[in-house]
Amino acid sequence: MESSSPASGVLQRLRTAGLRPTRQRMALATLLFETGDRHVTAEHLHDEALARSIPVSLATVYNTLHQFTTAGLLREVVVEPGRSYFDTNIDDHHHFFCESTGHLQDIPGDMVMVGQLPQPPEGAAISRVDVIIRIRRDPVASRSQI
Amino acid sequence: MESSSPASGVLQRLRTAGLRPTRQRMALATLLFETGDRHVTAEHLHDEALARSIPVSLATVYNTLHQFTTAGLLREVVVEPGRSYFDTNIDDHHHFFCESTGHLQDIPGDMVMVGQLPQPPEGAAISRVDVIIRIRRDPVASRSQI
DNA sequence: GTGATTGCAAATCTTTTGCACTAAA
DNA sequence: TTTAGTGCAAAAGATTTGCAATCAC
Repeated sequence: MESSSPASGVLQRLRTAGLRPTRQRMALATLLFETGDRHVTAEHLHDEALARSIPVSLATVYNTLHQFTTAGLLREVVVEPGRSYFDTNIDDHHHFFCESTGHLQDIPGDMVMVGQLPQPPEGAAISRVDVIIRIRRDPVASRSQI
Repeated sequence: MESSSPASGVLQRLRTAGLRPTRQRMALATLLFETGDRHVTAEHLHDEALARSIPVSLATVYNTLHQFTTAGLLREVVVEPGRSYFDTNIDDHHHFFCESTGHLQDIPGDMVMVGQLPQPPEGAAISRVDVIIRIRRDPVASRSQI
């Protein structure tokens, strides 16, 4: 999906989204999109930026994540009280959420069949259907990584 | 489902859950369970208690909601960052969540068919499947209440 | 009595905001 | 230039915690 140079892909992505490609946005977008699908919290992304010597404030990370979400580059996923995850996968899909580890994992949209959706209340339109399969480490069966 | 006297039903419920029936727990449980299914936030329940002249601190409301949840009397529903809802319906069911109004509405479990669940990752067991149908007021179709 | 529970206030944690400063176009 | 974007520090919420006072048993 990326064009030849990674940086140019990011630049393109921001331009297309109508976002001015500033240093911070370029750097954060590169972190977010250079690898495959990711689920990050604001704090996680901020730490990662600092670790790579990208000077950016936590406030800017929050602002940027929301701008990206509004622009359709990211999707916000709410599974735990008091913490938001941002998902770089914006395709139709669902999630495993491990309650033991806080880990989120994508489930391709076509792996979950939600049939027979009830009709939304009068005057409302469906904006999205989220399926969250909450899992936990089985203490008996295994102690493998999730 | 309640036995003859409302109060005795609540008392029974707390006893069965292994929770000492204190004034505050009895009062909150009565507010929660005397009517049909409810979705409350801690703050909402606190306000309601104060409005009925039930002296209870917000901290105790939080503690009590979590104790009830742990005891299986309530279910916590996370749909928005930064706010938890507690649902008095503990049966298998799902939710409509109106992004315009913040309103939550139950969907009976059998109204949503989730087929072909993907297998959870190695060493993990499914603890729950949440389906959240996010809706919003359709600005064109209607301006009726949801 | 004795241990569980409560209230209060302070602490914590995530997220947002105001505003002077800086950078992109 | 001109306007959008950024950093910082402070504010705002929601939730939690510590501890002395209180209540159920």
